[in-house]
Parts: sequence; structure tokens; C-alpha cells
Amino acid sequence: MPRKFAGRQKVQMERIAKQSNLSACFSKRRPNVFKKASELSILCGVDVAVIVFSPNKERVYSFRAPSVEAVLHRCLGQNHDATTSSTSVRMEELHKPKIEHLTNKLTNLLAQLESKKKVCEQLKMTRKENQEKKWWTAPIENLGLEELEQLKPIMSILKDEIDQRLIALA
Amino acid sequence: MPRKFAGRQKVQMERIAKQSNLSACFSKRRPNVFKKASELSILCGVDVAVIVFSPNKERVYSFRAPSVEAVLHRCLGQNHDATTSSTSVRMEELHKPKIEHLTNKLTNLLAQLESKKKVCEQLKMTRKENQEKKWWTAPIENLGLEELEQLKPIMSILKDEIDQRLIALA
DNA sequence: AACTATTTATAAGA
DNA sequence: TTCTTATAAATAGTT
Repeated sequence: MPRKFAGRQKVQMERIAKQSNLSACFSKRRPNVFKKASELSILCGVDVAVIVFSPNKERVYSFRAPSVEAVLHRCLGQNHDATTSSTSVRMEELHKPKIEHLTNKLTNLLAQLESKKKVCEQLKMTRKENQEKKWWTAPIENLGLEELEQLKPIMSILKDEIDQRLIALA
Repeated sequence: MPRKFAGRQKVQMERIAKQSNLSACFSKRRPNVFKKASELSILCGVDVAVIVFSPNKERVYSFRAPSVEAVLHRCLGQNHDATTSSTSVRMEELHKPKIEHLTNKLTNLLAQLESKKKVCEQLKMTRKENQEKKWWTAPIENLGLEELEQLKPIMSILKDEIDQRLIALA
């Protein structure tokens, strides 16, 4: 009997033209990028972070391995290790305030981001209520808000990194 | 004649015990994680960032697609598009100072990081010169410095993200 | 969402 | 490390 179809075809590395095919490809491939990153992290015991924006930029998918929880647990579990010397404590004391300062700065950035998001949302509402709809302005208004949303997971990952350094030194 | 060997074997998802095997696995797999991320970016036209720490944490590999250069070029090339309306300009003016503020904050963080790095290096030198060598303190001293190094590419990626938003609104 | 022929990735071995 | 090869895994096109 004849084969039903040709199976997987080699594909040119260029942006997929057809929107439906593009969406399908993204849905199939994105989890595999995370999976590959996860495998690398587990097999080789390394830290990995992946950030992927959706095609329409409405969403951001982010992945961290090992998870913050795993790192925390690892650090707490190792608290009884007496490998830390008194001389090293001096180094810790030296590091701590500065790293805490960095963490605070980042927290402030996140707070400002939240604040800006609210301002944008308010503006968007007001415009919608008070003026004639102009469809071509909407995307630009959304842009600012969405972009801020997109930055959040990246900042979170960065903040987690710094938090982990604090834990490691504690 | 009998086959020479069995070929690829299924492997348990757990940390590889043998150091040489782990290194080999990392060397083979890391580029493929980047490749998969790159393919996703090209095929689906999405932004992707990947950060991978080396097993010994001495290095950080980071990957961005599309590159900052590509985004810049794209933005400059589209400058002649008249899709931006006067109403949208008002939104831009509104966004710009705040995003610039965020960018400045990040620049300051990077500067502080550089400064802290220098302080650490100086301390490390002084200690080496003035006191008896204690091999077990060395890793702890290095830790602070290396961790700061590791944060740099992550901060760069974050800063690039914000820079791109500035360009997009310009 | 499920299927399947093929391509791609890769664990072992050399 | 680099190359080889058998097999596992991913996936493009179809249903």
C-alpha cells in the first residue's frame, strides 16, 4: 500500500509566512527549547535561564533551572557544612551590604515598572472613554504597556540571581 | 559481521557522575540549546534570550536573538515608515522619559557592579600579599568576584531589552 | 490533537 | 578532542 504522506520535510531557516503554520510551529517548538535547557541543567548540573516572547508579543515565557525553590532548599540544606571559615565571614560581611543594595535597586525598578504600568492603563482607559476610536493608535498604546509586562520576568530572573548570591553568602 | 557498538542509548535524566562525561555532554548540548532557540527565533520571528552557566561556574554563555544589531538595523531601516501618527507621538513623549529613567538606573547598576569588582580584586591582591596562604579561603574569595562576573551578561541582556524599547519608541 | 516518515540530536565507541 | 554510527528524539506535513 502507498504511504499516506512524506513525513517530516527539511525546512528553510526563514520566517514562516503563513500565520497558522507559524503559530503551530511556535507551539510545538517552544516547549522543546525549554526541555533542552532543562536537560542541560539536570545532566550537567548547571544554571540555565530562557526567555521567549510570543509571536504577537502579548506573552513572555520564561524558564529557570534549577528553580529558585531548589536553590533555596540546597542552600538551607548545606547550612550545617562547616566549610565556611572565620576569615571568609569577613568577606561575607563585606559583600552583604553591597549586594543588598543591588537587590534593593532592583526591587525599586520592579516597583517603578508596576507604577508605570498603572499610569499606562489609566491613560488607555481615559483615551478610550474621551475620544473617538482610532484603531491605528491602539497598537501603539498597547505597546508601551505590553513591553513593560515583557520586561517583568526578565527583571525577576535577574533579581532571583542576585537573591541567590545573597543566600549563598549568608 | 557484528555491529561495532550500540549507538545512541537512552539516558536517565540525572546529573552525570563522571566529570569527563559531564564535560563532553555539556560541550555537545549547550550549542544545540542555542541553536534550538535561534531556530525558534528565526522561524517564528520571536525574541529569545538564553543564559547558561558552565559546570564549574567560571563562565556564562548568553545568547540573544535577534541580535541587538539586527534590531537596531531593523528600526533604522523602518524610520521612513509613516505608520507613526501624531497622536502616537504624544504617547511616545510620555513613555520616553520614564524608560530613559529605567535605562539610567540599569546603567548605574552596571557601574556599581564594575566598582564592586574592582574593590574585590584589590582586597584579593592585598590578602595574597599580606597573609599566609589558606587554600580553603581562596574559593570563597573568588566566589564574590565570579558571581559578579556572572551577573554582567544577564544585566546586559536586560539593558538591551530596555534600550530596544527606547529605539522602538523613538 | 494525533499520526508517521524523515530529519536532527546525541550516547557510545574508536 | 574529533569523528563515526546506531539509535533516540524532534518535527513538518497530513488527517
